[in-house]
Amino acid sequence: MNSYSPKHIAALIERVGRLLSTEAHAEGLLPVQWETLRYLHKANRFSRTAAAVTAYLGLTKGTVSQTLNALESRGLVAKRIDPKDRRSKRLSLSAKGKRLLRKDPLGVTVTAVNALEHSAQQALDESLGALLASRLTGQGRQPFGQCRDCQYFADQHDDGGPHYCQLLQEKLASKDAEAICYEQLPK
Amino acid sequence: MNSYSPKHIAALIERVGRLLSTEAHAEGLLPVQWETLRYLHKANRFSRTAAAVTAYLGLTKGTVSQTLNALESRGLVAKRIDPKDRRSKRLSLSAKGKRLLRKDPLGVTVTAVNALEHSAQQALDESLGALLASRLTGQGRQPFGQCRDCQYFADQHDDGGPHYCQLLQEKLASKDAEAICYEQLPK
DNA sequence: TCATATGGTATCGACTCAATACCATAAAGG
DNA sequence: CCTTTATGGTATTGAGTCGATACCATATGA
Repeated sequence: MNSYSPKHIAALIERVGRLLSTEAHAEGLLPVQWETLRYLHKANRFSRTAAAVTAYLGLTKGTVSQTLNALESRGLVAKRIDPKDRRSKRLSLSAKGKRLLRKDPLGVTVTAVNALEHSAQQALDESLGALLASRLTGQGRQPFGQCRDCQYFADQHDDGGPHYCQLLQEKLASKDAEAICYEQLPK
Repeated sequence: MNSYSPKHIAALIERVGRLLSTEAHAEGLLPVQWETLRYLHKANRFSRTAAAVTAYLGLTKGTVSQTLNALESRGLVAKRIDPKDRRSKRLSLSAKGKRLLRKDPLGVTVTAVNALEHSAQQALDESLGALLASRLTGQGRQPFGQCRDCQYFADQHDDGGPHYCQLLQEKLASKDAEAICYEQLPK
């Protein structure tokens, strides 16, 4: 059988990706804009900056700056200067932005994935994850893993209370532990 | 564990796709141009037309026409009017185009896929294939399967000789049977 | 023969994206 | 301190994608 080969799989990934991105024109937003909204939704508070979005999407600063301007002028994203580092601007999703995210065109893919067998889902998750990791480390880029899986992540108390980031020296809520982080360094 | 979910998987596919496409700027060609070259390389002779490329990539005619012009002016692709239907132009890869394809930036993905376990490769192939098929049929688009898996595919002789397409009423070489086809209708 | 469908091209506008240059703030070293 | 250097972000420009529309040539069918 010729159809099953690494070459074929690689082409498949690219083709599925392209197909999804053409479907991702919805609600007047473009694919990159949706991805930016999604990122801001699941990133922790330290990671909602233009620089982090840049690293996450693999684009250049200028492009991301434009995208964020577009989202800001639609009232989906708000910028606020970081009081601790006045060069930096903290990004946040507005209520409108969160509401819009419920119409995420990625939803059709989600239902398609749901239709797969459970074992197939797990295999997809692991294989694509490994693929992503190998490409990222091959370029010295951040993995953007979950906060809880980070070297700097620590439980502050033994009683199951809030957590702590040893890098940024800040308290973390339980919710923060689930979020993805720009600074994350896998254990 | 929160990281394993259809939503997460869908986002993963999109992100890997984007990452690959940013890597696909190589040799002065753009991602779409590479995909077009790849398509022309593996499509059978009936399927090397602008219309088929359009359907395969999910773009509009105009965009594909521009892309093909770019490839033609670089001497990578040749056009020839189809004598049987003088509206249509048959496309073919030039020797230069085939040579360039050896530097395909998708190669890095191929090696990454190769590094996965065999069972993971198989799972990827099947899951992504199913995903692609569900998205395509959901939009009434062609599956572009292999010629050999088509309803119109027939063995002309019992002695293992060349094959035959019952739709286009043309002989097929063994090589053709492996190629993907615009008209393919899965059995 | 006339209408309609189909393959392809040309042109325009909105937008992405990389590249470059630039500004403001921060951090490190004398 | 004051300078250098790094970093976060913006602005501008130019190449190119992509969709939309209009258009031309050839086929197909009533």
